[in-house]
Amino acid sequence: MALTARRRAPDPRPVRHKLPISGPLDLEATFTCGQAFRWRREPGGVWTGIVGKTELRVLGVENGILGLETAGPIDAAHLRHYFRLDENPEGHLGEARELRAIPGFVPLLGLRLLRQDPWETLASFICSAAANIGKISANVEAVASRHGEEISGSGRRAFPGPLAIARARESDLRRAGVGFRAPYLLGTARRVAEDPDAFWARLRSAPIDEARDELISLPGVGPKIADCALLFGLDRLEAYPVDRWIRRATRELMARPRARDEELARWAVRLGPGRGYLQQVLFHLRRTSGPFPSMAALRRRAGG
DNA sequence: TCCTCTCCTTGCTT
DNA sequence: AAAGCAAGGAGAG
Repeated sequence: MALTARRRAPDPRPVRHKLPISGPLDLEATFTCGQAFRWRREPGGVWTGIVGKTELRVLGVENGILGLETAGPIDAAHLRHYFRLDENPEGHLGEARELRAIPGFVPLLGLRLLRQDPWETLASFICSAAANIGKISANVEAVASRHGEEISGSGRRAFPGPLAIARARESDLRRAGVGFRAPYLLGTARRVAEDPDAFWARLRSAPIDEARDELISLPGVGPKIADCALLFGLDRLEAYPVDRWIRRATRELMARPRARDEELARWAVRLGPGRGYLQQVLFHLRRTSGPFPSMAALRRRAGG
């Protein structure tokens, strides 16, 4: 029994998917904007990523069809859900039509907010403190390669669950390059691992403020990382994470250079229930281009 | 209670 | 080559 169980099964044949997309899809922006940390571009232009216990290969977008292949246990419905293929991002613009007047904004509506695993999202963003996207990616990859499960047919590993990280030593995590965030990641893993299902179920059913407070009670999790977990991992598009870029961007839009974070969040409510989605577009745009005009100037520019 | 400041790893950039 | 910098948070004062 042990012998047959130990023998590795032959790699399943990859399954090709061709999935229709509602609205635009910009793979580059989606994978490099800093929401997810396990996507890589291969020399041929194919994007490879680890989602759950599977490796995905995204071949490209053609005539509104997303082409990808995977040998893992993931079906078309799951893929549509992950890439949010049935939602046109334009729908999240809501009342905030003025944003379209920001140079470069409209093309970035092809940025898809991915529906990611909440634990992987929380753990990844704990690693984001005083780091950059490249370093976060390296840390997440290293933690996975040390503590994650094998993926058949892939050289990479799945991101480890809270229990697997809870059983690690702080020194292991430090060796993965996590640095001073190691005790935070370990402490949060131990709290979540007590009863992960109940923990996430509680957060999903709670009002957003309560869910946010519970996340903030975890070590290494403050307002910003809590909002990232809510937005990227728990599908709460009202969460508006304020990091140093969004702080700048929102202050510029408000035309109030000294506004505090609490005021930014309150102001952002006017961007509508999809403001978290817009936050990601604004974040990416502000990072890759210059300062924003004020909202008042945008309104004039739009001819309103 | 609410600021403000410093420290915390690491590695790449200037 | 030393300093700056990067999707922050915790603790002190």
